[in-house]
Amino acid sequence: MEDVSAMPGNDKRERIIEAAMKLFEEQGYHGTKVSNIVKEAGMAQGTFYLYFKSKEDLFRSVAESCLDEIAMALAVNAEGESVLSQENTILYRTIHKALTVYYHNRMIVSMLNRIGAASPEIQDISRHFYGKMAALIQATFRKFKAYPHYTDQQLEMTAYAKIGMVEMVAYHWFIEKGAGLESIDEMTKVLIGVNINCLPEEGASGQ
Amino acid sequence: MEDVSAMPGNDKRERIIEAAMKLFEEQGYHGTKVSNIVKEAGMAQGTFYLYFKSKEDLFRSVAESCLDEIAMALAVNAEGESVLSQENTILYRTIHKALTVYYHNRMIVSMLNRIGAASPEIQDISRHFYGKMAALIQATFRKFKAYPHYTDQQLEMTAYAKIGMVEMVAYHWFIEKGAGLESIDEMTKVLIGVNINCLPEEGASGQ
Amino acid sequence: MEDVSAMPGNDKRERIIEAAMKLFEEQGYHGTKVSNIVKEAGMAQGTFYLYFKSKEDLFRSVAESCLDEIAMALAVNAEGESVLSQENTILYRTIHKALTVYYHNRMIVSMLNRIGAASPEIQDISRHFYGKMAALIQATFRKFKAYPHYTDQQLEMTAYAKIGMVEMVAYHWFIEKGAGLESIDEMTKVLIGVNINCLPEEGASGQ
Amino acid sequence: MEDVSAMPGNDKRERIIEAAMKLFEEQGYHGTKVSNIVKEAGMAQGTFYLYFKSKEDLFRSVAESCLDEIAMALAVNAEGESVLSQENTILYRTIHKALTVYYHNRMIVSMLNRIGAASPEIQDISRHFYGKMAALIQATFRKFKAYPHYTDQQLEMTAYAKIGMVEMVAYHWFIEKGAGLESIDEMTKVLIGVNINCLPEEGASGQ
DNA sequence: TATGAATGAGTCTTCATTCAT
DNA sequence: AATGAATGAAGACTCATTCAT
Repeated sequence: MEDVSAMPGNDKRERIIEAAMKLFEEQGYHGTKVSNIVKEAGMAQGTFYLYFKSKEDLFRSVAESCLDEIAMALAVNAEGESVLSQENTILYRTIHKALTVYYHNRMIVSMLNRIGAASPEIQDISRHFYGKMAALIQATFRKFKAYPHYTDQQLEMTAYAKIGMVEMVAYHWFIEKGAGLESIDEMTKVLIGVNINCLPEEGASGQ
Repeated sequence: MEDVSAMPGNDKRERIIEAAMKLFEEQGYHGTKVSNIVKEAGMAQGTFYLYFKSKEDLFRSVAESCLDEIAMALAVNAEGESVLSQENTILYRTIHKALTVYYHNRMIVSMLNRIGAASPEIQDISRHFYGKMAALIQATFRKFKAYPHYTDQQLEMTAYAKIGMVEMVAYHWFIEKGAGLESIDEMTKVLIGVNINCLPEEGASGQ
Repeated sequence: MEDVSAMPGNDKRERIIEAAMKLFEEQGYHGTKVSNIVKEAGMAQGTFYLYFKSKEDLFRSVAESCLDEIAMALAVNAEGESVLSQENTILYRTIHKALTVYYHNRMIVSMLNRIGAASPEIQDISRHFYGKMAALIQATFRKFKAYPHYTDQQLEMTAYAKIGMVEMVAYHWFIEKGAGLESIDEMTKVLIGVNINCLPEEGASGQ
Repeated sequence: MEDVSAMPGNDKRERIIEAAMKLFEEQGYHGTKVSNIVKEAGMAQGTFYLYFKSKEDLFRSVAESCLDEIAMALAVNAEGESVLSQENTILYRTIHKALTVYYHNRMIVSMLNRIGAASPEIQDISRHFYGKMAALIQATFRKFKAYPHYTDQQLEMTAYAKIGMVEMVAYHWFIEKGAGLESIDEMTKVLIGVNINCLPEEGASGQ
């Protein structure tokens, strides 16, 4: 009878999600009341429960689908060409992609870190996400034979280190400073150079 | 500042803080009820409010003093000898120290990131802490002329990247895997090598 | 009063009643939600309100018609032949009939007692039903000159006692133990003998 | 410091129970809101939960203790002298005692029948109570060799019949008509005679 | 007539905080 | 200083009922 975008329900569901993401980000998981979400979304309290079983269900459903998207986006990237025309190419591409994805999903990722993880009810989402990401990164390392002499544990640590690095910078620039996509190139370069460019003048260049 | 041990009620104050740190870590900020804290501390509910204005006040006071300690510990380290007997020495020492401090304060740091930060009421503590840490790290960089050609912004990004790197690894090993101090050496080495050792076998120059 | 089967929507009305009786019995009045009733009946929520003003209206209408039927069934019995071919005949017949009717209406009677009566909104139905039944029984007593020297109040008490006796046994056997029609003969005999057969062996005169 | 009746807490607990019994009786279990109970008891909503885990907990605790008392009271009676100076003596005593107990506990028993049993959450209390009572009565029958030739099932039926008889009469006189203890003698006599005195004039006496 | 999405008043329960003792 | 009973505001969730289509 009508086009899809006007389908009853789907529209409301979207509006709830949008409102929730906004409020979760601003006020945290516990700070956001269902009553605020529905007010923001312009509907009655009861309507919320037509689309979500509970407040936690809303969070889980938003977070999970979003994080899956992120993991997929990065996974696709890892499939890219394997020839290293130049040292650091994979690293560059991966970090760049990660930052871009983070940017586009900055709300949920920030939420996950700062809000989701805070609530024991929801911790499993965070744990699962990081596990998946770390595994993905390790796989990429192995595929391209990066860190050739590392043990599994060292590789795992490295993976988590990368995630932490990217996430912290992304959070502070995208969320707290409100930077946009235009900063990504510079961020990527810096993140690649983090441990490389650290030597004082005289011993500079490539380490 | 005062003879703490002689103050009659300070014992209680300490007991509250201890109980709170234990419970905050286990159950999160919102999951921890004042009633649980006082039960754990072995005193009456009303007693809590003789020592703290509110639950938030307790958290702030615990977090702030704790984070100041951390910052101080790291600052002292940065003051250490300036001669680089070997490339990466400052980096090594700093990261090692940071991990040690993190380990000893893993409760509060973890809380701050994963619990505290989730609550807008408390976000300023987190923001302030990271700002302080980043500034400290940047100062160290400048002092030792690391990253010589970097702009201020690049230096700041690098500082945040280091924090994120260390924190993420520390969280996953100390908190989630329950690792102890014995892991710190290995963690430090890996964290230093994050961007350096990544090259595939044939081109492995920098290790 | 009307040609029910030809009324287009009456089918739906019947389906609602059937579904409601099933669910009321299983889950009680408050435990049964309108949403469950319509799901069970296979129609939309709104349809319910085309046939019944409210949930209470549904219950009243179901209960009243059902109880009237019961009262009528028993009344007809009371009109039966007046010759007592044998002592206890009327009593036997009445109780037997009552149990049979109870069995066929066990859902609604049980509901009325144990579910309906719990809700003040519905108490009047119960009160009215018991009043009617008691009056009927008293009339029968008088007709057959049973309890010849009793005052009106004693007769009334006796009537209620009979009702309670029959109902309690019927409830426990038909509803809780799931007994069927085959138990009715035995139940009737026992109910007749309740106060008669109680004497110990040696003094057993009246059996 | 003070006499028991003024002990903090116990007083409040009592007040809650009193208020609850009054309201449960008037408005049913579902009709009675916790907010009404505390208003009636003159305290804040939160106070309720210092004394009872939930509304259901309140009902269970009131009902269980009350029903235990009843069962005990009747059990004690069953222990009485075993010599039957006269036919029907035990029966008379038992019914008389049952009615007295019922009268003193008329609120809770009525509640159990009309309210408690209506809520599936609470049905087990009712079932357990009736089971206990029936067992008790059967034991008494056996002890005094009443109904000598009955099978177990017939004895069980008889027990339930007695309960139903007593309860129904008690409910209608004590609760609905507001009769008092003065009616108990008459009620007892009638209840004993229910199946005995039914014969028409000419074939009367004790059969 | 039929639908089922939408409503919103109403319920139980929690918990940080207060206060009389 | 210490207690712990009392408070009451606030929140998540339910469900009978309505109404636009």
